Amino acid sequence: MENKLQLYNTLSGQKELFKPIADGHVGMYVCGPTVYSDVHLGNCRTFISFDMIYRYLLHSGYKVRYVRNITDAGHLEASLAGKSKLDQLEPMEIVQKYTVGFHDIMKMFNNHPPTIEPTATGHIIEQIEITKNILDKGLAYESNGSVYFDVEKYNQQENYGELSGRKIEDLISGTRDLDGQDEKRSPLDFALWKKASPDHIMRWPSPWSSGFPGWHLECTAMSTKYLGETFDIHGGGMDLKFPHHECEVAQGKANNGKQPVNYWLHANMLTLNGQKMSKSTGNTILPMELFTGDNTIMDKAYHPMVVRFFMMQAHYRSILDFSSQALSAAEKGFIKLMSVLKDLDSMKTSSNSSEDVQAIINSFYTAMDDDFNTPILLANLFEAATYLNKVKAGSSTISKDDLEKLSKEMKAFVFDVLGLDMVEEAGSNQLDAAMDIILELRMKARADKDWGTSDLIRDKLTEAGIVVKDGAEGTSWSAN
RNA sequence: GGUCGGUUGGCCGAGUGGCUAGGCAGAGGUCUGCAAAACCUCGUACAGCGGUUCGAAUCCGCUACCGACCUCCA
Repeated sequence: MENKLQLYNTLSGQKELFKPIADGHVGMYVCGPTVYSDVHLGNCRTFISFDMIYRYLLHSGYKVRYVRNITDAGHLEASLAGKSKLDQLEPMEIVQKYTVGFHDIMKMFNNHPPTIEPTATGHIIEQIEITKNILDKGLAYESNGSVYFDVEKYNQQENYGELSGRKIEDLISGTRDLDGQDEKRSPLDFALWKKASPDHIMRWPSPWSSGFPGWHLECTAMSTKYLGETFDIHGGGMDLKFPHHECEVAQGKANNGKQPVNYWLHANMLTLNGQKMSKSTGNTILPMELFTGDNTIMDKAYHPMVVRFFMMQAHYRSILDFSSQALSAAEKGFIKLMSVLKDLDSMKTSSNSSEDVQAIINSFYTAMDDDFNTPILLANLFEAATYLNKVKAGSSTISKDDLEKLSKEMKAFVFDVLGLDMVEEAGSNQLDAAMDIILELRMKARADKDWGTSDLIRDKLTEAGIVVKDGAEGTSWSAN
């Protein structure tokens, strides 16, 4: 397999050539959502980014095991307890509700499901086993029924902070006073197992107490179980880099003495009004609010595919700001690209091509091999689109072979890699038939130079959301 | 306060030590009965101040502003 893919590894702070552990196979773990409330659009960006990455790995010929967890009630006892009393719901009912909702949204965004989607609550035993093992290694200690990871002791033999670039001295000096610190030897220590207070609904028996696993342990347990002690790619949102992923590195090394992940990838934040989208601050918009237009931020409703296209126009490691203006610009670009793709099958061919088609195709791969540079890919796709429009207009030519090649690659990159899809209008056979009749009548009127009738038909259709275009090969129409 | 990142033309958003990003919007033109679409042409953008260099928006330093993380968070 050709190996040209460069990706930016947070661990090294630079782009590296991607070399999987097992030739032709990739193990990838992505931190999934917490399912105690609706996923907001910012969460979705991360999952869409890694869906694109997953898709390009597949397109590159890799066999990928893609694990993305569901963080269910395991870590959320306290908040779930309060909320479930309020809603009169069982914790697992809340989890179920939001898991289903999450899947629905992911499907609308045309995300592939991961190949394994494990839940934290389904891996309590594995988490207890890792906790035991880290205790045995002397890198954790029990305190009042809870077990904490001993960061300072770990740091004597390893480097706590290697992923996020933090120094343990800075972390200690910058620590704030928080509740419940008295059980810990150091404020940096984090829980592997937490003793449940009496009002916690969900709890599991363990050698130390009736309680629940610590905040960072589930990902270590599930990634190790399904991908091995060291695996290729770990992804997640930038905000998880510290402390969550740092703790995963520490836990993994403490547990089996190996660097758990070769390539750490971090997707950047989606902002709204220049601030990070966040549940706690209320600076969010829900996907459904965006799709239906039922919100105060956007001027109209936007299709999930337009939103996805908008996100693909920015690099996954860049902060992207969400606004009505930016989105409506993206919508027009999306429609333009899609209309060229629709024309591909009816393109006129010549004996030779006026452009170097292979070079155009190569540019798609070069863009994506450079740390999944989707904005460059899209720029190159638009260059291809302009070329094809020239062919359509008769000012450029393309050979039959080249058209087949280009068509195949453009469709592959737009549909398979970027994960975009044609927005199918709610058209029906009846509508098609009716439009055929209407356009035939209009054609007669135009033949008779009865412009009044012809324009009346077109204007009324435009009002009804159907755009009529008179081209060289006849009249076409499209509905919004 | 500590650590890290950003500041690109009207808007969004890539990239690079010297050579067109791309999309949207705008101006003019071609085509068209008109329109739409498409095509052609048009903007001399890179926060500010210094420095390195034959040459910097791209490298270095300082300043200003913005953001992320440091606490659950994609």
